[in-house]
Order: sequence, then C-alpha cells, then structure tokens
Amino acid sequence: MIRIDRPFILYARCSIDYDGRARSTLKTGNYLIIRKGDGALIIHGATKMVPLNYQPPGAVMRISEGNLISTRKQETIKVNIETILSFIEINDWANNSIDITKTENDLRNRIIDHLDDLVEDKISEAISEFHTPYGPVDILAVGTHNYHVIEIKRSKAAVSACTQLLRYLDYFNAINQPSIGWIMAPNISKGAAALAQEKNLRYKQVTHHP
Amino acid sequence: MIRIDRPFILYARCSIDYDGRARSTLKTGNYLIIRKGDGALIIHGATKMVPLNYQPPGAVMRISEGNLISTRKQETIKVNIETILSFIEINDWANNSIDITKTENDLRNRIIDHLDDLVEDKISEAISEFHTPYGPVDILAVGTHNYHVIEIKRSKAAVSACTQLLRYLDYFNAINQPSIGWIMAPNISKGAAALAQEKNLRYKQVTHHP
DNA sequence: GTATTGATGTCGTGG
DNA sequence: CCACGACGTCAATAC
Repeated sequence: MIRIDRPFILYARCSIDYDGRARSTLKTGNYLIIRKGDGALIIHGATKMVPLNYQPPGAVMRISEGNLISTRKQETIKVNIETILSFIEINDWANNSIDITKTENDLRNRIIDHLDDLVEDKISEAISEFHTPYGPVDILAVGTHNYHVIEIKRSKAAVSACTQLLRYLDYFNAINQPSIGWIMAPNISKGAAALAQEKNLRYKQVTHHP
Repeated sequence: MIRIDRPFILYARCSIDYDGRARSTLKTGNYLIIRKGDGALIIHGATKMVPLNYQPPGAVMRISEGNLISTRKQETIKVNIETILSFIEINDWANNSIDITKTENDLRNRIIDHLDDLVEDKISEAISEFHTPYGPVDILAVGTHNYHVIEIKRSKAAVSACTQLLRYLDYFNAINQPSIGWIMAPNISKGAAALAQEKNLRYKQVTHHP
C-alpha cells in the first residue's frame, strides 16, 4: 500500500497525465516514480537522463481513488495506477550539498588573475558583473586607452556569446566609451569565430587548468 | 548483492566523486542511485528535482572492490559504497515516448495561421526559421511594404528576446530591407517591454489557447 | 560527427 | 516576488 507522508519510490504500471504550462500524456506502462520530502516529483521511463514528467519542490500530493495527484501552482500531474510493482519508503535521505569546481566562476577568477597578459594592456581596474542596461558584463577591465569588455564561456563559445557581447559594446559605444570586445573561452564554434572576425571581436583561448 | 547487468535502483550509504568537464565530491550519506538500460546514471539527494550527479546514456559501468564506477567519454563517476540499504532490479521498464503539446512549435503554427490579423498587413509569404548570419528568425513574413521579423517566446519574453530580435533587424537594415520587429509571446518582462519601446519593437500578446 | 536552439527547463542570485 | 543568466545543462534537429 502507498503512503505519501514520507519520501518514496514507486515502480508501478500506470498512465500519467500532466497539465500546466504544457500538457502531456503518457501511455500505460511501467514507470519509476520518485517523491521527495520537499514535494519534488520525478517520473522516469526506461531511457534518458531527464524525467518524462516532473514537478519541482513545493508540489503537494494527495491520493484520490487510488491514484496519485500532485499539484503545484497551476500545474497537475495525475498518476493513474493500475498495478503497484514496488514501493519503498526512503528514510534518512542525505541532504548534503554537492561541491563543484571548474565552473564559470572559477574560470573568471583565473582570468582576472592574468588580465594584463591576456589583453596585453595595463589594467588599472577590473569589475566583475558590471551592470549595463543590456545585462551584466562578465568582466569590465579598464585599460590605458580603452575598456576591455570580456565575455566568458566555460566551454565552447557559440554565436550567442558574440551577440551578447555585441549588445554590451552597443552600450559603451552609445556613451562614447572606446571599448574592445573579448570572447574568452576554452574553445569557439566556427560560426562564432566568423562573427567575431566580422565584428572585430577578439577571441582568446583560456583553460581551467594552469 | 548488486548486479549491474540490468537496470536497477540502489539506495545506499556512500560517497561519490565525479571528474570530467567539472569535478565534484559528495560527502558520505544515503543517496538514491538509478541506472538505466541505456547506461544513464542518476543520483539523487533528499531534495531538488535535478540530480546531484549523473551521466547521460552511453555510460559504461563496472564494479571495482565493491564500488560502482561509471565511465562515459572522459568522465567518471565513482560511487564508494559503505552500506546497501535497498536494491531493486527493474524489469519491463516502459519506453513509451511522451506526447507534449503547447510547445514553441505549436505557438508558431498558431501565429502563422493568423499572421495577417496579428501584424495588420497583407502577408504574401511566411518563412519559418529564416536563416541570417546572427541565427534563424522564428518567422519572417513578407508584407506589402515591409518584412515582419517575428521573435516568438513560448512564455515570458525577456530582454534577451529583444536583443536577439535587434540583431536580426541589424541584418535586414544592413541589406536595406525595411523591416518591422515583433515580439510575440504570452507575456513580456518589464525590462524587455522598456527596451522594445525604446527600440521601436512591437509586442503582440499571443496565447496557446484559442 | 559538429553546431545550434528549445525546455513544463531548474536553480541560484541580486534587486 | 521578479528578472536574468549559468548549467558537468540534456535532447532534438539541421547540416
């Protein structure tokens, strides 16, 4: 029998309906249903990393006529259970936070430490997340004659990195501040490289490791 | 005892190390470990919708000294098992694909069906995903005197929608093609609305439902 | 294979 | 609470 007052894992033959921002249906079959203590609901099929259906933390579950109904804001998932194949309550589930390194933050710190070399200029000041009307610049570095406007990507830079950078440059251009735009990333896509070339953006390869 | 030749669910006290694009460590605790037949590996803690650690389909698992090691390309997850709390093999896991409606595609089709009304012009041709050097325009509609360049967002349009649209307009401007830029979405953020106003972009509210 | 974008994205962060 | 961008984003699609 199912109890929903604790986190659980349910493997069941069921069909699933979702309605909310979108709407979806899932034909009857055996699915894995996970419910966490914070309300998160995750429903997995036989393949893929991402769940078929889901609800973020905050969802509220109830049982109606033997079926599970999870609600969050204007969204509902209905699990129409036909047969329960496995049911486990989960106790003492660890809530440790994961410690990740090599993020864009790390890369930005590395870049700031080597700015003079990277842009080949004397930098008097470097500001992270400098705010413009178009959004925050990753690094704004003040050089001898120009600003250096630096857009960082932790992996391969795509066209969107260039367009993002271009709109920041639009802003500095509008206030008559001579500026050079930089893409700094471990790699750059062909389209991004072409656009950078055309728009006089500079690309500098940077890596996470020393 | 653990067998890794079939999909399984394991609830165990363990610590977890990951190294690959990034690096992470997870302190010893009780975690839920799911392995699918396609190699996908998913590790959940007590909260959140997203897994703490994971590997997409294609990962290969082996057991070494009682610990699980999953490898995919240059990435490795090591599950250092201390105590097995639950272990279930999963059989006959359904692999049905989910049927979703109300995507951006649906909205685009709806918009194309009502273009003349929406832009208040006689449209002679409408092209989806029209290619420009800055990327594909969602809908390019040929009106009597102008092109209508339409950017669609399935939910709330943000500043980035405006800047993306502005880049496309730059392109049509550069080739001397008079064009009107449209944001079409169910909603628009304050910043996006302000930028649209300033840059003469038009916003048209559209909904998924009739 | 590479390149690019969508997503019921989710999640964190800052105003 | 809203807005905005990162993410080990993943997954699908076009090429």
